[in-house]
Amino acid sequence: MNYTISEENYIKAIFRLQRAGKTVSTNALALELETKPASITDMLKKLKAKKLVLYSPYQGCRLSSEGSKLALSIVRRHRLWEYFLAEKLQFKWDEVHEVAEELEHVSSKQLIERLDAFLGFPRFDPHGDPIPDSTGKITMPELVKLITLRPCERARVSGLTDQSADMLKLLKQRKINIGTIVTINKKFEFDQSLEIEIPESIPFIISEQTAQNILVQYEPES
Amino acid sequence: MNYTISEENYIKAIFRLQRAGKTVSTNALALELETKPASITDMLKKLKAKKLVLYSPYQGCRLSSEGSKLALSIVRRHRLWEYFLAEKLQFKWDEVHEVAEELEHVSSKQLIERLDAFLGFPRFDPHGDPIPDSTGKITMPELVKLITLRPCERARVSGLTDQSADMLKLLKQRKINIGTIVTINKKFEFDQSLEIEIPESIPFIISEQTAQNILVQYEPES
DNA sequence: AATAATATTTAGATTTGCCTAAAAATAAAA
DNA sequence: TTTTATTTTTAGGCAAATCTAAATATTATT
Repeated sequence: MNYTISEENYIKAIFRLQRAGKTVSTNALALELETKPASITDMLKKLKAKKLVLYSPYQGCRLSSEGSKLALSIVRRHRLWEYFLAEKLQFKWDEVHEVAEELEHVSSKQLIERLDAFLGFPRFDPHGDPIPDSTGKITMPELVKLITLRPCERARVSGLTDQSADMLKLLKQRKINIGTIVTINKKFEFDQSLEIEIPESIPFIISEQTAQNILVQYEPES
Repeated sequence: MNYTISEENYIKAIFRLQRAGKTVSTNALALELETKPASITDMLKKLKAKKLVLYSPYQGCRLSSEGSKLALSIVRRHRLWEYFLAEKLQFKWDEVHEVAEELEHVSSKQLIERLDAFLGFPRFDPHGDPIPDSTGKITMPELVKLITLRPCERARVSGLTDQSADMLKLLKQRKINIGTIVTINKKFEFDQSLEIEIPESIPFIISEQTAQNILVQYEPES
């Protein structure tokens, strides 16, 4: 029932990197945790033995349902502390993360439940990320149409209003997927088209109709 | 500048056991930290190398001035968190210690200074123990005459108003020293004499005059 | 499909903090 | 002041979490 700080950090990292269906690679984890792949392999074996992750050699890993539960409870602690630091101790939104990284490993359940109540059961942390409740449920952030964003804003693609084959084909060609982070470069008032940018490719234009169809959620600055 | 949780716990334990002039024995530390004497020896060598303690084999140890500074800052963190837990999160006074043991190792200076301000710079924790300020200074708890205590109360002997040879001889005979914990058993209204008790001896009576002369400070329940 | 490049795992060490068992020093008792 | 008892230290090991270097799988390229 009680895990080391290191174990918790691995679980958190896997949670962060894990995208629907896909497995998390050893290398990606090593990068995320600023450690060597060999160390990752060692720890994955241990976490597998503790039934927190699904893992088979060379196949990467995923959180088990128990692992996900743990991840959510760590995220909960982290974000509640971030909220506390920003709201009660006047920390700036970009100073809270580092301190919360330490506070999140204090494991008393009673502490977290009472802190939550003291803070008035907040649902989003200072970065706008949702805070899981005590059962692990999270309030999904509001989905908005991509067309409503303004230049310089960033958002994560989260859904589509029209899932026709033509639409999917278009998105596939542009390499836009669920989870892709999109940055708005310019908005052309003439036809409401947008110049957008996605990681590892050059900016391109999408039409108003397309931008009407893509649902996104705001992404905090990084 | 940054110490492990284990190192901090050793420093705290030495601080707790250290009495003026005297050295802290390896065995006493092993008992306090619920570990084996051999482990203590190992760690004392490391703490000596880091100049936190004065130590020579078979002679016990003491905190260096740097060690004392660290100890005070750990005590400060611990007591501020205890105050927070009791005052803001409605923890009972006897529930705060365990959680504070974990929180005290979160090392951000900024966190502690802001927490202190948020709490209104409290000077005593929920057990009545003084909270060192950011420079390590502590407000001494008020000294009161032993005669003012009531049955069942406990206090630590902290000073004398009259330091005549006769008085000192009397106290020596009764084995009452600075630091001795005294419990009041009964108060005889007739002559204001007190039946008191000190550790490892049977209860005895002291006169009103004597009790007028002994200065004590309240001791939190244990 | 064979080869080159990349990703992952194994093997063997290291550090931290702890342990047990035996040796050495100190303190207490005869 | 010997002898006995107690305290402390040394020596050698163990588990956790990490590392480097070498071996092995997998993936990509020709």
